[in-house]
Amino acid sequence: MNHVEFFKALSNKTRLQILNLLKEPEKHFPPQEKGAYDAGVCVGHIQQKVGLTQSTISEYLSLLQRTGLITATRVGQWTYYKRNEEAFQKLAEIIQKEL
Amino acid sequence: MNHVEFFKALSNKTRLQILNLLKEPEKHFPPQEKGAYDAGVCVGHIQQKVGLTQSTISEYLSLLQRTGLITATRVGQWTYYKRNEEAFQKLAEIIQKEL
DNA sequence: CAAAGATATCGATAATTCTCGATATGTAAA
DNA sequence: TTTACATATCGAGAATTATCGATATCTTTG
Repeated sequence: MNHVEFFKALSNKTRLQILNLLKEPEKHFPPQEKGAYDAGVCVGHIQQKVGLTQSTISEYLSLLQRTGLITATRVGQWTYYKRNEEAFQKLAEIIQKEL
Repeated sequence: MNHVEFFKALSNKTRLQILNLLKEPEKHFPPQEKGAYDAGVCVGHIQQKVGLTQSTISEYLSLLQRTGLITATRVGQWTYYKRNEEAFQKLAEIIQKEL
């Protein structure tokens, strides 16, 4: 992927907020069954927290996923999203070495 | 500064190209007097290399400077721009720790 | 299979960004 | 101080992005 796409994905207040919320799910979202956020957080919970429309949040999550910054796991009718820390690490390296 | 501004600055192919060109000035620009690029590269040389309008390049350089990613030094009628490596380092850290 | 809930996609409008040409400003040399 | 060059700023149109409401799709349950 072209680097520009990474930065475009990060060029939005709301998307940065989402990434930040996903950093510590226990801290920001209602508890899951079995208390584990292994698969991530579902769209609805993120939407409630952020406050924008469901469609906007869904699009943003999808965009972030396309860049690889988060991953999606469909479980039943829910899609759980969580951060892909490796991608952040890689991005930090890009900035240090390639930019 | 808000992190979004960093990423906005980097969300453009041309601006990334400029930053990249400034990484190794000797490699991309005509030699300076005394062969040193200490102060950076002047707007005109960058403009010729990139190919967009003078006004566009000037604006982009000014924008990048506002974010702190490059610095400007006026010498006579020339403004020399060069990378601020510290800012890139800091940005890499932001991605690792704060994002 | 019909209904309900969760998410995804579509179409539209407003806001922002990209890029340009024209012009203004700043600086050095004649 | 006039001229010429280098850079900066302004105003505008085209392209892209942000965000919404409406609707479509997918999944579970009755």
